[in-house]
Amino acid sequence: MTKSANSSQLSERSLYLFKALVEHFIQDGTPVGSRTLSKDSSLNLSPATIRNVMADLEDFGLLDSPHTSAGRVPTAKGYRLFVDSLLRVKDLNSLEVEKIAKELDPENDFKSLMQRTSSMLSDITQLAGVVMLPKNEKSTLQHMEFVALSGNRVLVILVVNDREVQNRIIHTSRAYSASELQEASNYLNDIFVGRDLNFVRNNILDELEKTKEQLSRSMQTAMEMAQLAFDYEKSKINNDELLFSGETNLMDVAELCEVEKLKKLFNTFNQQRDILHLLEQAIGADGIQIFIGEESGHDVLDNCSVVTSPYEVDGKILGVLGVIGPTRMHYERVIPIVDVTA
Amino acid sequence: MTKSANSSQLSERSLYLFKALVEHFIQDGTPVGSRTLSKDSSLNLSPATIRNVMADLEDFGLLDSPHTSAGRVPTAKGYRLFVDSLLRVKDLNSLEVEKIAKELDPENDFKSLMQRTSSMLSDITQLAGVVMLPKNEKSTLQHMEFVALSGNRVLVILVVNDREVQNRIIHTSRAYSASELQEASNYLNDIFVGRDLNFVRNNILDELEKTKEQLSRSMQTAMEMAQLAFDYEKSKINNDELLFSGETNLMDVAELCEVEKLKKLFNTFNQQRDILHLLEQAIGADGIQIFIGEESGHDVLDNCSVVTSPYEVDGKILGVLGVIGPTRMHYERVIPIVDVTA
DNA sequence: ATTTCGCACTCTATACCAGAGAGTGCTGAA
DNA sequence: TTCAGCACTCTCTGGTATAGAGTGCGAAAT
Repeated sequence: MTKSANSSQLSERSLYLFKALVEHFIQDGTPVGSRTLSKDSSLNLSPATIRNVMADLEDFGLLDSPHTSAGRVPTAKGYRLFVDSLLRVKDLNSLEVEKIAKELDPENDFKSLMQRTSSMLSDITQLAGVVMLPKNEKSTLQHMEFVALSGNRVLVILVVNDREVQNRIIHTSRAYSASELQEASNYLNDIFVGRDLNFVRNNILDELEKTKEQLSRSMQTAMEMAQLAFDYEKSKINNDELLFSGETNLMDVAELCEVEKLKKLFNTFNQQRDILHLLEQAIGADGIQIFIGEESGHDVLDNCSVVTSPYEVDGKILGVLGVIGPTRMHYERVIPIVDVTA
Repeated sequence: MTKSANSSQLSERSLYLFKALVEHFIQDGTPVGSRTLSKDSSLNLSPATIRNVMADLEDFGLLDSPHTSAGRVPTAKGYRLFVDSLLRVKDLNSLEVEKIAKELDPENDFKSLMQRTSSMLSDITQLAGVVMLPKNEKSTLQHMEFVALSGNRVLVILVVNDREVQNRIIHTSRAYSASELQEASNYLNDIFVGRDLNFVRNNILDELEKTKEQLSRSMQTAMEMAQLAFDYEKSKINNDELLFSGETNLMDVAELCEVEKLKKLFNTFNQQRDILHLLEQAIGADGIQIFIGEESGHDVLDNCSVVTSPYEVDGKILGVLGVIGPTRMHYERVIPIVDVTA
């Protein structure tokens, strides 16, 4: 039972060799044969013995050979086993941690921070970095402001969540003076500051009803403003929820040297939808999550793995960040980096 | 003198054939031989005659043959001649013009308009679109506003040029109340609205001096705000002046099927500097400008041409837009599209 | 029972060669 | 000036031979 070839359990030694093989493959990218592994592993076994073991591993669905006379290559299942049980994640040395921390000092704009995060991830790992921006479902309005522009246009500025600024231009039925707008914003700020953006959106009409009787001119203005501003808001699809960087790093990866594959991959990045969907799966997990190859369900990611981790601010999970690279990436390096960054 | 082979002037017929050859090559992308051209052109000439003509054209540096027994291919100089003198630009039919116009109705945010422009260019031409954002040297301040955030932070919102909104977060020495900030912004708006942003930046200190005597508390606040805001502004490099889209279209181009070339090209796009430099050359020209191959001085653009045109709003040139594609693009189609879009 | 050796076998990659096809340049005739 | 003919060059394709890497299996060794 302990180490027989047709046991339902893999022997210690088999696993050791399997691990060695995967590591070797991650290094080289070439299928690894019995002779190589024999020399590579500290076990003193002849190639022939190794071959037997490899045959077992293949039966278990952990290995595969591209053709009869190439070495073996880990399957998706093999990678799964590898990252789940065999992988010893190296801790980053404090110097690296510090470097990451320094790079990410959150000086200002949220989006710019995310941008830098993504670009740093791709830089360090030499893979493609991706950061999902928080869905602004839980946005609380902090301040709103109207600025009169030329030609019956009014610039609406919304400050939400203590750092994010949204702005849009609305067209009004008539020109408003600066003081009118000032009054309107004062009024609206009084009512709505601190409320959820969705709440604001949904209650504007109600509020309008309620105050109809006592409708001063300024409130009328305010209401027209608010309605227009949030109608617009409703129709607006938040279309840049995903930030990529370092896509070009993927061009170096041998597995992706075909232009066709690359094109598909890049197009997928641009469409964002599929990737978004993938990352949404990861937002539930409470730590590092790894999608290997087709596991993700997207065939464009055939030879790719995605390592993700949700990140949080003040204990609330905001979004997901991670890297995308070939299945044979240096997990033991990438994983802690993604972790620390998150 | 009129049509002799070693004349210093190319004959009418030679040019006609040259044009036919370039057009054929733009279609196919394969070197075109004498037989093909003989059948293709309405002139009833035998391949042999055509060969003579082609030999002349080669002497003039307009054609080149990849090797002894391939057809001929236009050189950069050849393309130059082609686009400068031989090309008859097709007018777009009104339907297409309308489509472009519809696509670009300038409903709101300036940057988003630029984004859509770029993406539309790449869509229509099936090449990569690029739009240079206006350099904000000539920005006039239209409104400024301060919003108190938590923890001694103040959000500064600048509205410039009737549509553009900039925002940044500054750290102040103490917490300010909303009313203080309101006063401060009122004061600053009074002084600086309508002025050039550079002017504002440079005169804040002076202004501070001048009003020192009569320094009320609110003005003191205002000055601290303004100083911080514009100090920040100074240090900020405007780092996304270029908008790309449809880069993936370039992957379809046969000339760029090597991953290495693509990688270089994409990296150049990301770095932006070179492209920016290139586009700056084009901002001076008062119409369509075309860079062919190495003419641009950047060897990454070896097999590429760049078709650009400055665009203007209210008679002022703001920036440059254009497309990047293989040298053998359909100029007669691309040129009017870029033109109309601009 | 496990490990190892030896050997036949399979598959890939590389080089080499031959033939077809495309296109040229040149010469001499119309 | 045009064109037909012809020899020549170069690429591309397919076929073949060969070397190399690696496997699988049976038999021998431990």
